[in-house]
Amino acid sequence: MTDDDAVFRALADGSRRLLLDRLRARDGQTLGQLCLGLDMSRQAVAKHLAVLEEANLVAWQRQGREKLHFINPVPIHQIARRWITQFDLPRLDALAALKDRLEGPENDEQGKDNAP
Amino acid sequence: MTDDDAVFRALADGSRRLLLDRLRARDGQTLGQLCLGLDMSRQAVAKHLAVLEEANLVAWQRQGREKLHFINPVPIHQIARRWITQFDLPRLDALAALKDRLEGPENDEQGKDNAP
DNA sequence: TTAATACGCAACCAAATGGTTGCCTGTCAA
DNA sequence: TTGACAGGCAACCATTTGGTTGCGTATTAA
Repeated sequence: MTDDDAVFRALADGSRRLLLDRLRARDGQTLGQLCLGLDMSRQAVAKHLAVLEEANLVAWQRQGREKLHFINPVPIHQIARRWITQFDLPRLDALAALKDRLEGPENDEQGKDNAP
Repeated sequence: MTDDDAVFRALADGSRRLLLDRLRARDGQTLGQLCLGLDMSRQAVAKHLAVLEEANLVAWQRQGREKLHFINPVPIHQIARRWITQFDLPRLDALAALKDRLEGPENDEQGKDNAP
């Protein structure tokens, strides 16, 4: 329905997030390359890529008989922005601290649960 | 599998995102209240809430015969942070600009598609 | 030209998902 | 105490999802 919906759905699957990770590590890979360590059939990977394409998270380009896949960070960017602004507006300044930490030496953790 | 997985899955459904929106608008609502305008059976909403609870996105508290639901922003926070840092590290400074815009008057849009 | 490579298409399958209905339990108020 | 109200549980159903296999097509290399 929403345009985000496709993105959320695409991100809902671990295999697809893994594919995004791999593309982030090295952009412009072919289907075959993306299949390599994955314990999944080529067609399964192709289907996942189709979902990612439909969500506009991955774009591709023909090169001869190869299909090179490229990651598109914009939708994630938008969603992250939206959900940060909608959910965490009061804590947005925490991101400044995050930025500081990232530019600094090490990352530390912070609290997790607060179930009543 | 991952701890994020439950969160991503939970966020994948529009109805559940809507429930989170409603809780964000007013925290501590009962099942019945959350059902009100939703064109879904009470049990369907209860199931969605169960998914959100399992992802630790919603916590609840008994009060007599009522069950008050509370939103927990931490998991989204964590995911947003992770995905921003993993995907957008080079653009992290854009968040500073975002913060400026949010503290300023109006929000403008930016580019969408870039399929080849 | 032939064969190997890289991918697409379609059918099929099991399991998960989102939803329903029916009925049961606990709590509050008359 | 007796309803009415808020919610829980379980069975059931249709569709979607994630995956497979089999076969077909285009491109490259021998």
